[in-house]
Amino acid sequence: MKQNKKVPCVECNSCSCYIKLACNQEELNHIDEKKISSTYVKGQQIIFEGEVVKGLFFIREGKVKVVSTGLNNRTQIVRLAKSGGIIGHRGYGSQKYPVGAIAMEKSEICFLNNDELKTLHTNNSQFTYQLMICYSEELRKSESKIKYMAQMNVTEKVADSLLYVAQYFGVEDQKAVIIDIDITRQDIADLAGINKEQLSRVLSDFKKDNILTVTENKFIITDISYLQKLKTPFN
Amino acid sequence: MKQNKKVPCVECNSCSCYIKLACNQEELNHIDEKKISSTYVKGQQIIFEGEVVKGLFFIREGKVKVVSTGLNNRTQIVRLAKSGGIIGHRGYGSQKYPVGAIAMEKSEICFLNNDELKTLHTNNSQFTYQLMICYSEELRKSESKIKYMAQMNVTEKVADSLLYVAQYFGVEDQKAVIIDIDITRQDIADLAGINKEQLSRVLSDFKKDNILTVTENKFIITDISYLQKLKTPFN
DNA sequence: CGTGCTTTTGAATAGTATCAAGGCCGGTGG
DNA sequence: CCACCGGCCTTGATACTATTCAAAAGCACG
Repeated sequence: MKQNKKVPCVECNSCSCYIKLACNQEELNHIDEKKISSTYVKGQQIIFEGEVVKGLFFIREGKVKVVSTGLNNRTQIVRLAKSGGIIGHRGYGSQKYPVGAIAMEKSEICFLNNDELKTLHTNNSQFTYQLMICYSEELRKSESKIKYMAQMNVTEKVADSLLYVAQYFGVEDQKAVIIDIDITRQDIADLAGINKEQLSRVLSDFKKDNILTVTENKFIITDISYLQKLKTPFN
Repeated sequence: MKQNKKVPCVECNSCSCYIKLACNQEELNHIDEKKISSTYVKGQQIIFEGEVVKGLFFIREGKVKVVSTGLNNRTQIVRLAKSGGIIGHRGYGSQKYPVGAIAMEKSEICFLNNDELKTLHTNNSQFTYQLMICYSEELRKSESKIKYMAQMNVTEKVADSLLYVAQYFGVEDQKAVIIDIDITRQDIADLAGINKEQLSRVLSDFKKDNILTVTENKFIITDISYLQKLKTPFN
């Protein structure tokens, strides 16, 4: 991790940052003094699973995967995050971070320590409220995923995961969606909760049926509606 | 739902209620005026999936299952809750309740509407903070479950689910744990994310191995440590 | 003592994971 | 420049696990 020159919050172009949304000028100035900004390279660990909770990380720019190690040291990708997102908030009310976070490409991350956050929570109810709503949304997504994990077959899981990745890192290009990140099959498999061989088989099927193409190791989804239908066959 | 005589918050013996933990006397008095208390019988629906979010439910006394309907109308039990717990908070920041809630036995539930909650959130940062921490914990549990759902086999899922039920509704009796609720096999299967036949098979195995006994339709876990080992074979 | 319910068990089938081999591709060094 | 190496990806065969369907057993209730 390389500590770099801070970008003041006002100049930061992340419009979905909870700090920027909830804080006034005075608070922002104070945060600018206290925050630590760092640059992480691709593949670098931002948070280590089991590490002591020291504060909250804000993604100013970049792409991050949140991972969790399970049985037989199998990795599960819990979620993805990008600019404007926060990581490390799962640690709230706990001593240790339950999940790790890894940069998927060069990322700039701002950090606020527990004391600063506590001050914010006491003085700025809007900030806490925003964060709470954020949790609520993540909880909904997470529980929805539990349900689908238990009920979907492998093909549906892959469809779901591709759509998920597209939602975070996808760029629309006419009717297609280009997944704008260097992601391995293992990553997608870890997100879907299946193994890489199965993933490969399903991807081959999708390629055969012209649902997606892979050029220069970038996925391009050409038939989104097909995947969406797979995901929710009964709604 | 039968609206019944209100128990004032001060007289309520739920010591883990977020309202009681965060509010002062004046606020409690106000809440006593505004809250609606109702009694639900066993099997009665407290929240309907997809219903418009009107507020938050506090379990004063009772046992509740939170359910979600998925593919092929299969039911997934998202979590269990008991006295002191809250339900309906998944609706925060959303128009409709993403999950339903059903009383598993006679339950007394207090309800606060959105307007009252909003007032609390603005005036009482402690309340919002407590609620946020609650979300954080649920999110951790939820994500942990995603991981295990993807990685555990049927036997491990059953062990995990039995332990989960025991954690909420279990009463220790010497070395054994009695699961103090009338719960169907289908419910446990829906919690584990498997089908009832599989559950039955695993339960038979457990009975054979003296891990648990069933008397008068009540489960008694006689060898907790065995289930715990199954759940986390590598820690 | 049926009747309708849940639970249990069995057998056939479908689905998934694992193991193994080979292909593809970029990087390295002769 | 090209052969070789190691990484990731793909594919096939096989073993294993889970689901489904069907039937019988157990149980509460009138």
